[in-house]
Amino acid sequence: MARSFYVTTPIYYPSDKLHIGHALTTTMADTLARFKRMQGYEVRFLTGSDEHGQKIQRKAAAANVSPQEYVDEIVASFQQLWQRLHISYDDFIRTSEGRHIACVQELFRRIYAQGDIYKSEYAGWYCTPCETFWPERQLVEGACPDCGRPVELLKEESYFFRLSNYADALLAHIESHPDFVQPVSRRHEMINFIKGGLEDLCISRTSFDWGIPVPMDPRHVVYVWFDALTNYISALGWGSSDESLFHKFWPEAVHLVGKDIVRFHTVIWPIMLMAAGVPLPKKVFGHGWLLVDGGKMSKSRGNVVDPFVLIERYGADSIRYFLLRELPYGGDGYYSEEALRQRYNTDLANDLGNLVHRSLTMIERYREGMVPAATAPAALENDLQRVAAQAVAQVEEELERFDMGAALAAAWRLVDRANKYIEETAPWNLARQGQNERLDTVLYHLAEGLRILRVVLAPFMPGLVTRLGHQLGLPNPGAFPAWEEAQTWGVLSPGTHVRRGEPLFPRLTDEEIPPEEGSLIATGTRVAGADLEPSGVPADSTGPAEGAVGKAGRSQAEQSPDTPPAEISIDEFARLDLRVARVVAAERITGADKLLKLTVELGGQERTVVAGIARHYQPQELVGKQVVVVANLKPARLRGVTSQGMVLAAVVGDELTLVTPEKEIASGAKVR
RNA sequence: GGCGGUGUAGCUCAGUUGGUUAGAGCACGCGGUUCAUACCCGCGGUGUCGUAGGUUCGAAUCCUACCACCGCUACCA
Repeated sequence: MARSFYVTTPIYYPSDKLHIGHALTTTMADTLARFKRMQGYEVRFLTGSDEHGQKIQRKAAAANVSPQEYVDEIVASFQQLWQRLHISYDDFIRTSEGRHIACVQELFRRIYAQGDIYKSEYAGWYCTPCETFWPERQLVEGACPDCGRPVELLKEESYFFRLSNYADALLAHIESHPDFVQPVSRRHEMINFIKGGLEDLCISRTSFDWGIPVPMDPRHVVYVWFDALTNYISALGWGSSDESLFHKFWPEAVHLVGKDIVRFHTVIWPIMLMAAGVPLPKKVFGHGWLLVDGGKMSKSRGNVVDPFVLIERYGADSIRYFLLRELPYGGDGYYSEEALRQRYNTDLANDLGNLVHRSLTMIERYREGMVPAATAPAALENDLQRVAAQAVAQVEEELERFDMGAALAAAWRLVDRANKYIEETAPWNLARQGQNERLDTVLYHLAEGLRILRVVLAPFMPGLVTRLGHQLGLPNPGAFPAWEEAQTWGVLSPGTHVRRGEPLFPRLTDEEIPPEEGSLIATGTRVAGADLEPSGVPADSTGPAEGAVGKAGRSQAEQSPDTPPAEISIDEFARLDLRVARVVAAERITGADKLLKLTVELGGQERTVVAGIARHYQPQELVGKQVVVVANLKPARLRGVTSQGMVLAAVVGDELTLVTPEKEIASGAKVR
């Protein structure tokens, strides 16, 4: 009877593209899922999308499509990303699906029936023009964070969930189950939080309707977490006519989440389950973030890294390796393309790739590609076997505690040992001296070591399974191996015909370093399926100004301070149509904290230009100012607004100032 | 403010219940080797273990104070 294992990622919100931070959680989950499958577990791996909410409704309205159409398009891009990353999910739950809606309503009904949901009033700060409630801590100087206008304290009828009833039970559970919240630092925070007392949670809204109707009161839609968290059991058919998946996989569940949403998973979710009489999941694991430039990856910082570009550039296995290797257990990791390339070259190209290549080359050269039989194993061979067995055992151990980085480091001990083994045995000397038995033995041990590496690395880099399988001439190269195949030495049959092929990870040279901003997700572009907008985004400081100019300038300065950007000719410069324009109107753009929509007058005609300067200029102070715009820039949509050009600004770090003519001049004047 | 954490080689980090000359990887330097993707193997640190005190025969490891940085302190997914 196979043991079961259920692993989940958060369901992602389809209002924006995914970045590599999202890919991190999902890759971790995939690695665990594959590992458990290899061990013979019956595995269910769930990911999905959280599709409701006011934000989506707004964006859809701005794009003039229905919310469902809007999310369909973005969700398709999620799925495409997961496919490119070799994510082997068994199910993809969408909260707009009927099965989920029915489940949430059933759960709501049950908890309501037994008295833990009650109707009351939610008081919140409301921005009338934006039709949005804001939590107090999100207010910017007491005003709406979107539009800057004043907010008022309003009351709205809402359903509330009695978290307070379960605080003691939850605390007892967390304290008696040390594994429930991991790593321990998060566990302490949660214990502390609960001890501070729990307030009841507002779980419905009437101010928008893109959501799941409350069963007994359809004017309300179920709000946020109650809807989203339920995905973990709705996807198993809980409360439906077929609960077989639920019975098979629950509660052997592991929820992988980023550290920012640990609380929702360790407070709200368990209490929902308790209230419904459902057992709690085994574990919630909160991993750290992948930081960029020392800070969180975020759209407004303009440092969001696009996983599609990276996969295209380096391959899925390489990206997976980097993500899993770079994150310290429980802590944050640092992303930079330079770090990625470094990892790639040292670990993948030099150590692993080269090991494979040199080993197979020798088998081809000395034995016509046939793996010989090991007839004379000696001390060195025993040591290689011992290290292999140890590495396998340790990878397993680290994987069990979700330390992917340590697991990979353990696997690399075998890589290192094998490289050293070649040095120690010097097969080229054995060949020269005609020590054929010895040479046979060494070559067999090398091939066998590679065979084991293929198995051990399979959960992390699934693409390697087939590629290495081919090169090793395995009878069924694409078949995913069982974990136990790594635990036995001597499985590879002598006589197997290897095919050296191309290096698995070609070394990257410095000349090919791509511009870093090419991997950034263009900020402010409307998220539209998988087709990427060109990365240059007009008039958004987080795009060209901070993103391209600032970034490229900075990284070049670091590498070679004396190298300016490549020379251009006067003709190339002439392709820019730079003009003086006068700002005639300016307003904030709803839902964008850095963008202003400017109307400028340019030689008699008016245009709309979106500029990422809201942090630096108030709309009213811009009116009447003369600015310089790129007049022939291809239009782009930013937050639903079509921008016909971009405004030039000088940028250093967080400082920004508009470029403006030194004296008044007729608007439309050419800048050259 | 409250609670918790971190501060160890240029960089990223390990350092078990306090015990001889404080470690790994990367980067850097030298040597070796040639099967290999200018790769691999070996050798190389003078690190105030944040600062100042204290406990102890003995502390990076325990205690106190201070400094710096970080996390949590609820209804944005």
